[in-house]
Amino acid sequence: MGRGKIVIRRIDNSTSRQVTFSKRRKGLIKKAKELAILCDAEVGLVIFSNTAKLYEYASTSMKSVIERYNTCKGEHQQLINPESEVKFWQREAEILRQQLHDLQENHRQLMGEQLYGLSVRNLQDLENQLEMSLQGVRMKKEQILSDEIKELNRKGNLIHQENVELYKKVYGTADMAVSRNAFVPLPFDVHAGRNPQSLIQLQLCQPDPETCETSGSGSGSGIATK
Amino acid sequence: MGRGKIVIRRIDNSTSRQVTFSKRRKGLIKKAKELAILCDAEVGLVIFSNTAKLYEYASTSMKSVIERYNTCKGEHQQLINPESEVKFWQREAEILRQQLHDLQENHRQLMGEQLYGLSVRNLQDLENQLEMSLQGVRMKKEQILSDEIKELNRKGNLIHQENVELYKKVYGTADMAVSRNAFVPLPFDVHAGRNPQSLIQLQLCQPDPETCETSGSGSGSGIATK
DNA sequence: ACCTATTGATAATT
DNA sequence: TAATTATCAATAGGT
Repeated sequence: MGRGKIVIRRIDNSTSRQVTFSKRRKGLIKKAKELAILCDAEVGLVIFSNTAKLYEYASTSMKSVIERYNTCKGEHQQLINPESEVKFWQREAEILRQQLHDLQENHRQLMGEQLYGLSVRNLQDLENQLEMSLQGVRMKKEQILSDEIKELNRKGNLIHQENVELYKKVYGTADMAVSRNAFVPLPFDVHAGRNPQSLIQLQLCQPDPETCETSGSGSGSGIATK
Repeated sequence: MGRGKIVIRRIDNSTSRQVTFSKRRKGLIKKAKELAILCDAEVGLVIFSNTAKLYEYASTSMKSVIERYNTCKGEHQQLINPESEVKFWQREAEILRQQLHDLQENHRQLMGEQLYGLSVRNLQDLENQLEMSLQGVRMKKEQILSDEIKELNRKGNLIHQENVELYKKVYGTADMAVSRNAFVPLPFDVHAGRNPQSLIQLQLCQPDPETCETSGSGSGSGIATK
């Protein structure tokens, strides 16, 4: 990823090495940050240059990371005497307790409880947040319903195709109009029903005619993509 | 650097988050290795997934890195066997961390995030909850606004009474028809004003500035407006 | 897990 | 040391 590819091997030229160190250190820390944020991870990164200079990054705090690391490893051989270690964990617990408390309060307010003491401004913010949440939830719900409908359509189409083929084999013609039992797809309009519930009902009975009519065309087109 | 650019923000969809975590963790560790080799640096990297799983890389050994880090930071490191008190607090912290994690998940859903994996039924429940919350918040807000307006009206009336009395003493008559500053309390109607803010503004400004210039700073005018 | 279009990181250069 | 830019590497989204 540069003007030319390089072999991963100690850079001899000290100046180049310094420059590369500077660039890559920055890039590495950036990526560590991104990983922590994107994936909700706790990350600790320690770098000593070959000149013994220390660089570090921690998504929370290095102390927290190291303590957690030691806990995970079941080793307590590093860092801090027991006394201060106890203090550390007490503080850690206190912080967590506080966070939990704050979040609970916030949570209750989001549940429409514990509104006493809030200013109009706070309430307005809360209202806006709830409206946004509601919008998100509704969109998600409708998306799921929409997906379900598409899937049902797809399956319906496949089955219809199959029927046409079978009909052809039995009667030697694809013209199913002569049959009393012919499947006659009704025109389907997604926007016809305002109520998603009714949409499902409609869909259960009605494969999309557009995709059905050309039996010869690719079956893959049945998959509706947006 | 992918099919599209992304915003660096916690990934909502837990599957995507896992996948991204896996990819980026690998990439990060690779780059950490390269930095250590290319630039002759000592690197230590600790990563906890949001499922509390530990991943690590150290160019030398994590112990060495942490010790060197502690030395650099001037931390005292006495190696004494762990006391049960430490374990107790660690467990305490772990429990709290778990609770916090669970609550956060719930909270995010109330915020309209992290909706991936919820069934239509769940989403419907969530929607209902949000609607109820919204109703509660709006009622509370309107109640506060109503109370404020009532209070302002009350104070306005008091001041008006005072003015009438003063006017009587000065002119020997209660007929203030000549005055342009009669206070007319507005009836509160939640649905009249579209914007609650403007409602407040209107009410707060009700005592006309002109009337204030000579008034002996009535107690009611203590309400600060910006 | 694999694929590939696209973005991002960076080696070389000024 | 800081830009610039041509190139390669990482990866987001899809299968």
